Amino acid sequence: MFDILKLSPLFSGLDTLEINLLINKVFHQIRTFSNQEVLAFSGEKVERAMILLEGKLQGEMVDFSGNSLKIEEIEPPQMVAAAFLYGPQSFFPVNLSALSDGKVLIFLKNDFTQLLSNDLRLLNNYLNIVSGKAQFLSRKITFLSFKTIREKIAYYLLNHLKPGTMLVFLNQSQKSLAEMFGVARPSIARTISELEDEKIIRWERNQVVILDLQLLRSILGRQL
Amino acid sequence: MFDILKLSPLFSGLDTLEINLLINKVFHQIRTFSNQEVLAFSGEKVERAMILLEGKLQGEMVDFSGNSLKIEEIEPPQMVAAAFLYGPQSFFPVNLSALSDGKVLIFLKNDFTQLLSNDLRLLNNYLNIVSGKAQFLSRKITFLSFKTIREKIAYYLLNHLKPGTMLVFLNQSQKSLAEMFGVARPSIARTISELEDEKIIRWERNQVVILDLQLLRSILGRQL
DNA sequence: TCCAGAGTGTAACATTTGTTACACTTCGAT
DNA sequence: ATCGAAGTGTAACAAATGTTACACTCTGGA
Repeated sequence: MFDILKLSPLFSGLDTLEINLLINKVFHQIRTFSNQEVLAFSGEKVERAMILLEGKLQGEMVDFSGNSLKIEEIEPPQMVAAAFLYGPQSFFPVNLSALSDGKVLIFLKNDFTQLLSNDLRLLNNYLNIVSGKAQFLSRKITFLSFKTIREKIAYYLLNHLKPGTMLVFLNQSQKSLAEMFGVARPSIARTISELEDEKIIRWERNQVVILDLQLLRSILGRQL
Repeated sequence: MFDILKLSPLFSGLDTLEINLLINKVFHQIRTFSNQEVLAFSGEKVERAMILLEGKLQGEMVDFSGNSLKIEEIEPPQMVAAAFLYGPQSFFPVNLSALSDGKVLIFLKNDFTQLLSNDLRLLNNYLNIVSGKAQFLSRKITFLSFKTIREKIAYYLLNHLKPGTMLVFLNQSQKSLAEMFGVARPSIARTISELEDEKIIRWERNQVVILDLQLLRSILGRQL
């Protein structure tokens, strides 16, 4: 476990022994979860710090019509809901559900606070995590503020372009993309068709080939 | 100045004398700005910590088509771009522009870091500010994820309902609302008309009267 | 008082997206 | 190898929103 934690942003810069010592100073537990399980509901109070050790989680907003907007996927050894543990409104902003079986390391809030105050490096790491989280959310807003599906796809592709190539690898289905974009799945497929007709991209199963980078960029108004 | 700072979230819990001592340990400066001035452009590196002392600022995203989405208005004595000073991507996510004349207190990043490490209370306050910021952004995403203008208006009104009354005071124009909602102004006006036709609200110049709270809530699917 | 500018109501029309339905493909498990 | 589930392409139609234009109202200052 400590080897995994060593790789986590929170314990970055500490060695296995130090991590071991720090963690054993406070109460902690390990909880397993299974695929599809909901670990927390939107609106629930955040009372525990959780670090994902194994498996995959996702945070998704479920609006009132039952539609969902996937905010992020969480993989080990990331913290869960880091930015919602402190601050004026410490409630889960999303439903937290499991995309596979897995394990999380859990601290109660008070124990976690003590952990942070025991080591300035941890505190500093945590500050960076929370800042990074805010920055992630900010980029999410940038993304959501694109009006058309065309723009969203262009932005997504340009941001995932494998450097030095004209390829974007897809590790999620169109359905999953549609959830992230907050749009209907056939609408994405239609826009992809249009982009293919215009010879701007070629969309294959697991990757996208950019045929005309200039045109793709021009969708976003010649920036980026 | 120290009296204003004492009220700020960052210096919360410290008295004027302590604030004075702390601040004078590090280099700092005061900068004035005038109405309409742009203090920082989106994408610019955040190298200074700024605390607004006087006046009003706004952060707005300008997308490539020239449309804008107003993210927030900042009033004294709040920090500016608090969540973007640290973390992996310390760039302004918005254009920062002045809505009036005013003054900001400025620290260089290194000096500010030193300030934080000199006093655990400051560090703790800062952590809360950044968390709060992430929470604010998260709520913004909730808002943007409403699909229809109807839902956005309903959500806005229910959140601004003056407690104990059926009134919502409007301190911004429909145009300004449209910018916040990220939609076209006539589209908002149309939806307002529809809600009035259905006797759900009465939209006057400076306030909105809720005529049927049940129906308004039902727009969001009987929650909230 | 009157005027200019900002804000508002509204209409016709264009564009984009959602909805639903169905056929086809891919891929893994049995 | 076959079956079935999940993913994909596509079409017709409905619904929501954007665009543009214009008339009207309010408000503050000359």
